Amino acid sequence: MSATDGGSATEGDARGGPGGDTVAAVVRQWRAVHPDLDTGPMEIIGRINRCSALLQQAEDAPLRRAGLSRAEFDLLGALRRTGHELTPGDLARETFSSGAAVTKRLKQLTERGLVERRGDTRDRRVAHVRLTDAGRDLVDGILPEQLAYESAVLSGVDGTEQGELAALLGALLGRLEGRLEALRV
Amino acid sequence: MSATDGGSATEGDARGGPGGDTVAAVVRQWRAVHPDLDTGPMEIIGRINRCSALLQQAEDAPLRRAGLSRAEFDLLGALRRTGHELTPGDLARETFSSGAAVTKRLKQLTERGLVERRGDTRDRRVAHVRLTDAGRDLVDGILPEQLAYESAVLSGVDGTEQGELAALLGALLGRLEGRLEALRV
DNA sequence: AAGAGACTCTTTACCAGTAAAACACCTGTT
DNA sequence: AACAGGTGTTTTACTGGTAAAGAGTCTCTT
Repeated sequence: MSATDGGSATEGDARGGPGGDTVAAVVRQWRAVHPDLDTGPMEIIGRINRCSALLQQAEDAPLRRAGLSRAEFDLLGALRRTGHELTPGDLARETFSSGAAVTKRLKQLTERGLVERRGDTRDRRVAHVRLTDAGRDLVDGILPEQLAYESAVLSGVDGTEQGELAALLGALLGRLEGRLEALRV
Repeated sequence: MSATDGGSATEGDARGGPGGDTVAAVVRQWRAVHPDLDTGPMEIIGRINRCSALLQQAEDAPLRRAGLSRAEFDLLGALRRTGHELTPGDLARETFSSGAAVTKRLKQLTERGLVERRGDTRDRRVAHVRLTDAGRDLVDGILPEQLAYESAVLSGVDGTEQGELAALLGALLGRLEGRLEALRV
């Protein structure tokens, strides 16, 4: 839910007592008003959106401590995990954001000495961006902390269920990514 | 994600060939760079965030056709599904957004004749907001369309799996909501 | 070799959101 | 009755995002 957005997608009133999350409460409300509608999709999509909002909010805490926004960390992370230089265009694709946003972030991260850029020798339109040592150290320092935090957040769900959840989400995501590439409205 | 938002949370490079989504590809990259880290949480959290971004983008299409943003629809929806007047503060809680954002949206929606406000007779600080007939008709017109669209988006996943997914997400969400209320960092 | 069109990146103008301050009002205490 | 402190809402100042236009460069065709 633009994240930063905000949560969203039809949320909760009834504080969803024990054994019910807020989405369940919202769905109940809708069904009371429109008993004829199939509210099935809400139970999945509403929950995904709400989980995403809460998880992002939780995840941002350790990042802020390091003075980074999530968007900045995503950009640095893309450079770190690919292991080689990327152009601004590559970074836009990797981080699913607009080119203009990448331009802005690069400016700030360059000023902070976390990334460096050099021009392409052949094609003077393109730039190549890479992590500085400080940038790499920062990412490597944050990542374990971040993963530990994520682990803690998920600790309420047992291991087997985590596996099932990852698998089901993977299947859904595969479909969604295929579909959107196909239907490209 | 914002997400809005923007998608986010460590996304994909390798175009995740057949049988792998982009998150799987990203996780593979991280493991190659940091073989020692437990990347398990990424496979859930990364997928939830990415699914959420894609779903929200998809869901916004039918809304835009009706001239509404998701945030505006959420606000109208909260009024519709509760069935009674709400104060701006209530609306902020229902839609998980700040009071200031609600103030702005209400201004626009009032100008468009979709909601009305009246002052409380006892406590002159508070306002009561309700849908106009036009507002109610708009929501009721959009909702079935929206649900049908969501249904179509999920159609790639079979019914049994949808049930499992909803249940697992419900469990996770319940935990997250409980936890955040408890840990309130 | 020259121009049309495509491509990469940046700039501009704008918009929606937030946090914090401001405002208006209520309530309990003295 | 008056004030201190709390609550509900709005205003202000700012941030970070996008879309669209702009600037610079390449490539293909003739």
